Amino acid sequence: MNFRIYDTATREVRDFVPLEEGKAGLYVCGLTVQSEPHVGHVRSGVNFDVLQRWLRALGHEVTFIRNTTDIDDKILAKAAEQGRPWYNLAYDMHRELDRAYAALNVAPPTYEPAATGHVPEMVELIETLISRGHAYAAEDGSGDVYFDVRSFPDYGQLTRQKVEDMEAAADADPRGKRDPRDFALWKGWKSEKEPRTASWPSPWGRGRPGWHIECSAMAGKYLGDAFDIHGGGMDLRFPHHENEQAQSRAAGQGFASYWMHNAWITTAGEKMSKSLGNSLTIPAVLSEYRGIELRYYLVGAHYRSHVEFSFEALDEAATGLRRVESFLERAGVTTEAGTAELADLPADFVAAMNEDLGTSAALAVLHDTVREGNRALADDGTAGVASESAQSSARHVLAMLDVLGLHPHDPAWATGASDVTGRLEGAVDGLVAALLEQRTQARADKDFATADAIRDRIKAAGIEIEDTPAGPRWSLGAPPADTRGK
RNA sequence: GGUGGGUUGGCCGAGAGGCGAGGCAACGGACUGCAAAUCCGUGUACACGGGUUCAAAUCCCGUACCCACCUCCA
Repeated sequence: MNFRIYDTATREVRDFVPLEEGKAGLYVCGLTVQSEPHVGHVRSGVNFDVLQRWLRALGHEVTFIRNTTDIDDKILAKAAEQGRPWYNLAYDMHRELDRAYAALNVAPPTYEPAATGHVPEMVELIETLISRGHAYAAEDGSGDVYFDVRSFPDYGQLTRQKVEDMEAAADADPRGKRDPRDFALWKGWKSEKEPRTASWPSPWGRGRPGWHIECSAMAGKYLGDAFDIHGGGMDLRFPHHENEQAQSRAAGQGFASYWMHNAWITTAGEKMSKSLGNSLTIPAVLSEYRGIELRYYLVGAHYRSHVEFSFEALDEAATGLRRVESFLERAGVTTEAGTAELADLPADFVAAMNEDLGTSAALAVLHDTVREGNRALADDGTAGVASESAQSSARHVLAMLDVLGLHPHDPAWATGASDVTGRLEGAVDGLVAALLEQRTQARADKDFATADAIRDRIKAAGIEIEDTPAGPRWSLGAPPADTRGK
């Protein structure tokens, strides 16, 4: 069975056929680094990370390019507001984003080009567009260069819109434009309003690139004239992706074969916006939840479905994940992250993933396998040793988790955890062990009042106790509900 | 005005003509000193009104409500 993906351009699920057998070229629009990343931003990162991992699992050699936009109007405006250099803000937020990705086990791409590092490539592309009659320098002396929408008959093809129905682009003073829908490829430097550091030399004078041209230039540079998949968030379809495609194709390139767009995370029914409250920034959420829990929550919904974010739902997801983790612990099996192979995965799981990354259905297979394993474990009696059947289930579970970037022993989850965390765990383990010894003695003496009092005290400290055939086990309980997300 | 998406059980969340995805919660049973964990069992959900069909959550027509994009956006 083939891997099939929903292509936004054709609005249908199609077999994935790479341009070159065994290879996959993937370009994803990353973020404009202008503020702390929130849950919505990171959803895109996680979704395309799953895509990338799945392509690899299927045996493709993946070249994954994800850009960052480190110069634009908002960055300049925010930096000015905060009284610091724009490049400092961008760099700072970029590091914040890297931390967020790392905390969610989003693997780094093959390369992460930044717009400011590719100005010559953009200038080259703009020159090509001008020479082919698809772009022109504004005649008002502003130093702007525009893409000539009317010169490219396919404009609007990606989002099925007619040029006549579109509203005018507001990205520059319309006086220099031939058509109000023309969009900026290059923005002349406004010396009185913008810092000189935010301008680069060009044949049209100092200036900076328009928003869309960077992706055309960088995708072309790193993936070639034609490549397989282009991804990004739903809101980028228009104008960003429409314009990218227009630029690249007008320049004679084939560009992307497939377009994939991830849906939104909303809060209180509204799109999460950078201007909204910041309780949902990644650092804030990770102060209450483990990265693996947030990732599991995000993977649980199909990438094209809207998700209404709530801490209640995140709690549920965390509980569900703990069920899986608890099974693995009791089965006593572990594997190394990143070693899963297609052969280790249940056929139903593979089928689910092959159908446009059906992660929800894939998790259903995961849970079915966990139940099988638990059943085997329950049948294993009191010997305390997991049977071959239970171990086999555990290996399947680990392989599935691995492919989804949810392997519990992936060193990535240790990101941010210092040595102190490990030492603290050891210390807690020692203290709890001492208390548990007392409790075990009390139980042996049939002094259940004392035994239960000890258990209650441990529980009050946020630690759950389970009695197993092999003796008591402790684990950290869920965070108290009344403190979350504040 | 143009383009696209959505409404599924107490909750989250898949599915897209025919055996009730899965999770969380709840209830009953097993296990346990009691719990916890685990296992077994318990649900006749698909916004509304029509229609097509042997069969509709799924297709068609209509209605209501919600959301996104239309040049800042993951």
